[in-house]
Amino acid sequence: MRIATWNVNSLRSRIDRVEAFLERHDIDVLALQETKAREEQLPLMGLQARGYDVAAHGLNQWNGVALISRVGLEDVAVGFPGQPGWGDPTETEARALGATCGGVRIWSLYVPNGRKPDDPHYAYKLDWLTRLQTAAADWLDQPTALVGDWNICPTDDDVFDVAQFRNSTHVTPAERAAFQAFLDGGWHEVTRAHAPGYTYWDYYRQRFERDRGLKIDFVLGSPALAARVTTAFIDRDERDPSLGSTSPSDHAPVVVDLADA
DNA sequence: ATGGTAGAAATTCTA
Repeated sequence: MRIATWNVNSLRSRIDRVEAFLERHDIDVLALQETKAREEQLPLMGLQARGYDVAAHGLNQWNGVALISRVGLEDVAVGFPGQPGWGDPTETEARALGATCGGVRIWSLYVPNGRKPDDPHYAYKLDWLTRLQTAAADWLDQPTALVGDWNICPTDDDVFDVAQFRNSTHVTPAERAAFQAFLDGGWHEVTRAHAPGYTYWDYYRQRFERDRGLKIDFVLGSPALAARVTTAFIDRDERDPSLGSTSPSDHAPVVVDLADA
């Protein structure tokens, strides 16, 4: 089974790219972030006509997550127990969507950006991560993947210029500790060993052309899932503005292959 | 310290 995660930066503006990506790489399950649409704006008939099941969650024009699967999409859950506002349909920060696809529980996650360390959104980010880790601890004994945009650079190598990120989000010790807590708790980051390099390049200042990016998109697997990973890669071509006739997302997709159970 | 680009929506917000 081949799964992928991609911060698509608007699903409606890039639906053609999504369909081409699914076909190009023969993807079974695709988790999307920053769909920038509410559910009712995403019928996605084209995907359904091609045999994909679709689940989407979004309450505003900024965030939103989705799952696209051709190997089943069962037990869809919006958010997770313990998340701030969980169970409240008006909650605008519920950036998690889970479903069971082909026997694997997959969560499409958009971790809050944090904005700046002194911003309330930063404290919210750390709190959100703590609550996610608590909820996710119950999923460790099943084949589970926590995939998406974590908005954290776990190491200095994941930043093109650490000095430029002093006092910025994504690299603070508290954020890195929050990420490390997942690993200490038994989750395995399964992409790094197979797929070095960045996954995000800012639109500004020709960051992609100069390979000045960040590695912030990850796949964390439970032990049963991590044991099935055979390889992974980052589809940098999807981020390359010189390829294709439409503008790319600022993130590249990350693809992971799983051996049969 | 600022601004650069992109998307959604509607004059600004978010990333």
